[in-house]
Amino acid sequence: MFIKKQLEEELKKVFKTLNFDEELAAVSASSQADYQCNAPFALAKRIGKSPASIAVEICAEMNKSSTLAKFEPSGAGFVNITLKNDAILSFANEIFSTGKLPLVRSQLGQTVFFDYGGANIAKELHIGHLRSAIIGEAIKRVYRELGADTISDVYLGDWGLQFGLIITQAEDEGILEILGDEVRYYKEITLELLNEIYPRASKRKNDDKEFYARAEKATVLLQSKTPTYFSVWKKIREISLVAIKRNYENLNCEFDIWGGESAAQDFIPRVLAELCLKGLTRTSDGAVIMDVAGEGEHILGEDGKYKNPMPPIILKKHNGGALYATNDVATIFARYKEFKPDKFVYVVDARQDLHFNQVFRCVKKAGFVSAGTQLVHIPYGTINGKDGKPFKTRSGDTIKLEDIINLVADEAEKRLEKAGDRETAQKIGLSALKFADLSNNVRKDYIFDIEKCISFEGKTGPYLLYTVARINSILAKNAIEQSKGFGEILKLDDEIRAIIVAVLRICEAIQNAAETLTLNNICDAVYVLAQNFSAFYATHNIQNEKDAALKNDWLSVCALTKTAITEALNVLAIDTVERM
RNA sequence: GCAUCCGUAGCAUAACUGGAUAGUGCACUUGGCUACGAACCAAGCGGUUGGGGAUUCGAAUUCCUCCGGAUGCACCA
Repeated sequence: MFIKKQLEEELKKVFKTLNFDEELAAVSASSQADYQCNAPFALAKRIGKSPASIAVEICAEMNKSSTLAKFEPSGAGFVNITLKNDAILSFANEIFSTGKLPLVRSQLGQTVFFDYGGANIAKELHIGHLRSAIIGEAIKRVYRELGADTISDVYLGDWGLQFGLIITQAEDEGILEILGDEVRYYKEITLELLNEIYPRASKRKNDDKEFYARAEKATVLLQSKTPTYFSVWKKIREISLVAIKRNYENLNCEFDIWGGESAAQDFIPRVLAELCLKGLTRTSDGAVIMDVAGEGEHILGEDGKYKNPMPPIILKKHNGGALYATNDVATIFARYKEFKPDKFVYVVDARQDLHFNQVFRCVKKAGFVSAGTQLVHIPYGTINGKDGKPFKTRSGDTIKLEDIINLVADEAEKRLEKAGDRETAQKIGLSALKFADLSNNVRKDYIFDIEKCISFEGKTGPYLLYTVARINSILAKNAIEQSKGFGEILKLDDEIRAIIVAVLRICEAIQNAAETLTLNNICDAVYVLAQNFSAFYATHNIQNEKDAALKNDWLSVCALTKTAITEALNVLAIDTVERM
């Protein structure tokens, strides 16, 4: 990234002397060279010369002054930019001196709040929770690497009707009883028990109206914090949280806040009062709503249909209950009060795009966040099965996250050098799972193919871990002579050059990820590096090299590759392993 | 019905946000372990980027229009 910036600075100076528009002094990665500049095409019209002749002019001028690269005109008006060996070597050696990827801390001073995870209390984590966790954690780490202060909140689904359902169902099944201001337990509440009760209750509410009504009533009692109901809720929450924390730990997800919908409750009355006071709300069919449509939106046509619909946000049910949207508005209110973030990032699936659009408009309009606060929703696509529908097991159930992790870990364990190392096996399995997920464009739905996930060949997480494990093995078998300048590369050949450029691309991909909020480019870049290393490995017999200086160079290439892959995977929250 | 997202080789996907010959993996075909780890490497096969039109030096990418898919549209979260 430094290099790209520096190139642009150099170009800018030359553009100034040539009297070209300085904004056009931009370079991008190229398949034909290291970088390219396409400014000649844009300049051609204004100047009245052919793009090709402008390219020639730029190159001639750049080659006089540039210390970084060689410039060559190409094609109809492209400028190909090839980095000089010195520039490449000094980039590589910077990594040796710091042991880290040289990233520009572009997010320094920014506070960014991340909301991802979204596990539901009393419900096992399942495949639907996978993407939010994987993507959210990775995006957060990108920002952290780039210098931002990050705050992450798992935002549990821990409030609302589901608890009314569970409590009512538990009462009906003789598990507990709420009598006046006393709760009697007849059975110990365990995770297993909750896992059984909830699906039953959830199914029952659809065709048992009487049950649904009682559950709703219980929910209202909980929401008004009736001590008995509140104490049952607390117990359920505590028990569930143990399993949820274990799951997220497995996924390398680190949350600063284990909050949830329940945490917003105390703010709801105040938020509603403020919105009402500001004259932003109105009543409709007994519900309290707020219009969030802008100019030209939500216009009622003659046919009774809305054009460019942006329906009002519903903040209060006819019976006075709060809703999903109310929670999110109040949560943002509370978070802003406490942390004053410059940016909120929500990693929630694409189906909730409209919901977040409404919520964000509401808090902006109400002034609950400052005008400059960015509110971003990353709407990721759903994980589908081969039939293109949300992934289910053969029996039609959603598959548990734990089961998936065990499945891939089992598969990895089979191939291990040393059998029985479960920890390593799980890391390998998870690398497959995560890398496959992150390699896809965040917003698209993608097909989850279990066969593909356990194949571990080609462009996969395990291939990357394998590359690192191999390097570990080489470095262990070959004594490194620090005195001969380990931690420096002196001579570049084509393979080594390709490796260092690949590392450069990784840095650029990470840098870019904060802006585009996509991660597949990082995956691609790491994979290219591993591929380039494998090619290097196949053509360089490191162990038997007689020239000590050359051998040391090559070992340095190994060390460099290891650092880059490990660091990049760390950003993606993927662990590497010592051996496999 | 309206709105949002999407359609790239047999399958799964990428393209740095409008750049050059559309990359990559799986599968398939060939070659490479008595050489530092073959979860690997080298090479090959496979494409009218859903159809049509427009914009310009240049389109998978922008716009329009069909076709096909997913999702969302008032008191569930």
